[in-house]
Amino acid sequence: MDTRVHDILRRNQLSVTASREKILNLFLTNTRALAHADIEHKAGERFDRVTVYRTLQTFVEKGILHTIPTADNSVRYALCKNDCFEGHHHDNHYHFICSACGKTECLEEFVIPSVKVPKEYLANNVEIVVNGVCAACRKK
Amino acid sequence: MDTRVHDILRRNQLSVTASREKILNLFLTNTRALAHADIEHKAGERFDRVTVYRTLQTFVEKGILHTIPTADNSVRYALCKNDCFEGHHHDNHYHFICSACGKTECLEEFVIPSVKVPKEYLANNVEIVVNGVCAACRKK
DNA sequence: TATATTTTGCAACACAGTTGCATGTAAATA
DNA sequence: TATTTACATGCAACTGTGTTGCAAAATATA
Repeated sequence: MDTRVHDILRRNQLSVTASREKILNLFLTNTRALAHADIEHKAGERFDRVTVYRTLQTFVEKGILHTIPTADNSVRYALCKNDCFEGHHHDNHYHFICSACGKTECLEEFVIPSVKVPKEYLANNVEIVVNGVCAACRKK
Repeated sequence: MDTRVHDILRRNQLSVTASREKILNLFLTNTRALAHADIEHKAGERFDRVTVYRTLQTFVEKGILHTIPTADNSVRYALCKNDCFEGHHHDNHYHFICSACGKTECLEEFVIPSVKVPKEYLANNVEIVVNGVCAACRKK
């Protein structure tokens, strides 16, 4: 298995186990975000549901992954490319979901626009999800 | 029951039934968005789960309600104040969720900022959810 | 290698959401 | 208003999702 996977786990004070290595490797070898079901039923592998839930939760807590909220009520996960500290994500980017192929991507090259909130309100975090059609699907 | 409720239902070619009247009335008398559970266990009323699901689904299809995606994976519903045609929502606003009291609001007074997508991509719809603390909770 | 700690996987459970179908209710027609 | 038709409701049953407790297994540490 990739030595990079091992490094990431150790850097986050996590024991290196087969499940964690395999799941983390899925994210390193996929550019698109993955849903829980994608991981559980990944070709060739079969993980226990509970292990997948706990592994994803651990990775989010450690700042290795972040979640992407979607309108259809299915949470997807993606690698944090920035430096996220434990429990304090600050991925400064928004997300794109292709309505044709379902691909979910982090748009890291664009800055989150500033949004206004009512007077006396405090805005901590802005989640933006763009729905549309990706380049590959438009050509079909 | 409010005549306004009756009018909205008739305008959308929906039969006027007790459940629809009561559920729609909840939205007219609440400024905040409601989750499925809020409706099912509403004080004094008790609706069948299936009826609530089907009613909410019908209202969304007719453009009476719209859904608000949230990071915690719980869908909330709010009244569409603009003219939404069937299956084609164009509420031009974003949403605010208070992390202290859970209140969910439509921020209709602000315009959605334009966001960029990669070349060749097509953006159809932009969902923005602002997480923070509302004025009432900040004073506590 | 032996021990302490953590992780895993199973079973069981709680809850969310869906479907089919028989019954009840609202709307349309005469 | 009475009757017919179409639609909405509620129940039962089911699937899927996510959680918890606990014993067994694997990992880290000395």
